[in-house]
Amino acid sequence: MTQDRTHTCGELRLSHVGQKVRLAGFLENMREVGQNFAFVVLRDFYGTTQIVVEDAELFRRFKELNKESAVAVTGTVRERASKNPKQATGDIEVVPETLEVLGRCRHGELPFEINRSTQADEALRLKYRYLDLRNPAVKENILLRCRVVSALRRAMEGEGFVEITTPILTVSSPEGARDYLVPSRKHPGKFYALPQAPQQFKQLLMTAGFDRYFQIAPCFRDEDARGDRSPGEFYQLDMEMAFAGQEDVFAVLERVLPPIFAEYGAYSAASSAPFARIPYTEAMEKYGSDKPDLRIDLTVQDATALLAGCGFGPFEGNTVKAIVVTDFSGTRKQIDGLCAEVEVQSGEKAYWFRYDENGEIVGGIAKFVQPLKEQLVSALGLTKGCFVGLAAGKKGAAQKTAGVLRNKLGNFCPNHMDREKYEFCWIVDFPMYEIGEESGELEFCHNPFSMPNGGLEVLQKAATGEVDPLTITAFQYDLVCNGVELSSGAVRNHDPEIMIEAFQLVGLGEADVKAKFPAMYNAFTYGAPPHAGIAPGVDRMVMLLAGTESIREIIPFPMNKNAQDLMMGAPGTVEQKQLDELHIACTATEEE
RNA sequence: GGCCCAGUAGUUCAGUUGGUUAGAACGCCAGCCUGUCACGCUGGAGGUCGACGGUUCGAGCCCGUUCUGGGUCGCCA
Repeated sequence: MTQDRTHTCGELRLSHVGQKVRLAGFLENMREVGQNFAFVVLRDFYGTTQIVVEDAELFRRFKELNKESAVAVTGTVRERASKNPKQATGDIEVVPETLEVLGRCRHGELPFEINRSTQADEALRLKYRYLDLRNPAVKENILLRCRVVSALRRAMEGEGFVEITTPILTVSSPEGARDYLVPSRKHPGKFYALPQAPQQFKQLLMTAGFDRYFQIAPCFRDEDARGDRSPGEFYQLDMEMAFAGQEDVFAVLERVLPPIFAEYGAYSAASSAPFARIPYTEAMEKYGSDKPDLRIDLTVQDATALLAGCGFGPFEGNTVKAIVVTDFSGTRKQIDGLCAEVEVQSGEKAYWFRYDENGEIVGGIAKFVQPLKEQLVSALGLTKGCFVGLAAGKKGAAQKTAGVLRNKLGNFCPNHMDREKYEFCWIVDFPMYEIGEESGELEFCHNPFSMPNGGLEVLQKAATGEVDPLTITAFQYDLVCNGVELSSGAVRNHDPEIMIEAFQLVGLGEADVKAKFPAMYNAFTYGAPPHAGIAPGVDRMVMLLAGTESIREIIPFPMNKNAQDLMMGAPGTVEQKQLDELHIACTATEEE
């Protein structure tokens, strides 16, 4: 007995008629249409093939098998009497002579029906992911990921980048997200950490003279999940270039990404180079977000001065932002629904009124703003039949709420959003410093590795009070596509003196730099090349390409939102002996 | 950690104002059907209504607590 197949289940055509073949696959379905007569659907990775059972003994043996059993069938290819144009192999069928059961499915009832698994409860799908993945639609997302990763590798190598793997067991990093820690057996009380990103290693590679590095890099962060953020681990297309600046990095991704999005994306249109470059402050002002969805043609306007004295409580003493939506056709109920969603997502209320077909201000907070009709019409550019959404609060909160409202309105109004395309943009000129909400003191806004715009000089001026540190921007940039933050990157600060100066502004000094980033600091004292890089998230990219709402759809074995692998049972308990070897005294399994 | 939503048959869901024996579809089992392809037809089995407590003559439904899952804010250099 051999298990070799002669063909796959997606392969046979009319040209194979008459051939003796051997197929293997999973028993997808059996349609009995009479005494000792049935159609069996056999499915493998490549497709499905119909087996027509006419023999009484084979009929009995097929019938006693549960669905999804793995079987092999030898038989003869025959032209179908009634063909199925919807099936790739729909012109033929196989008349079996032998049936071998290779792996019997012991379960008459499955946790869910394979071809409808996407509708099943997600926890169940994750627990039985190996069954979920038998669904061709589910499998296809994973295959898309394979193709995209392969295309990214080819493109990056084509750009002259070399792929270098960096350590998985490394040292805890003092900045950023929570680390996953790994206790050391040989060094009691000491820990490795899984890398949050290969950030320091790739900068050290630049210092070592590797000119163009990339890696499909696993990254680990112990932070809570979101719809577009898988907990625990994720992959980045991590890259770094020596003797290069911001525009060099932009140029590489502007060459690499659009063809891949055009070829593999659910939408055929992708913006071409150069992508729009939007300064951070402009993005916040115009779109209420540092990850604007440019498929939406709505923009945020400032209405603070206009509505300051209108008498509506929430506007008093606050910044007010307005979004004008022309040709608006939503019902009162739909508007209330939108506002409720905005409040859930932003934590702030949204307000509205309409400038109706008759040129009257109606609905929502109309009675407060009615007296200002003339000013509103001219200042906001109102046209008859338009809707005005409003957000109020402290400047940042009002912007953010307006940004959420803008997304909701865009998604609600087909005439203001062309969904079927990929719109990229760069967000540039991020502030270097901010006032921390908790500390009330100056902190790094994003990360301390970025080169400040103005270099050592601007930092020194900030130190003497000549320049407001909050006005210093960094060569730090985000790549955004359709409202999804794909990536953060920066021109790195490769100069030890500038590093120290940058740290001194937040109350740290040379000792702190040396203590926190000893390898990088030391390395840079040996002559480091200027370098810049970026790390687009592979999972988010594939998610955009697949057009899925949940990041779990494009991960082969995802964890749930609570960072559990329901299939493997991770995280799990371990033997006391293991703990002893790792010098871990307390198991602390009980919740407090 | 906060807030919101959900939890009823193997699965997806319905279940009216608190009132008789908790329903449907798919799946499963049995029977019929020789060209089906989401096959069709007939019948059947299948329920700790997430758990615990409370209100009530009576709870799937109301109240409290809790567990589980999802979303969101915090968080994610």
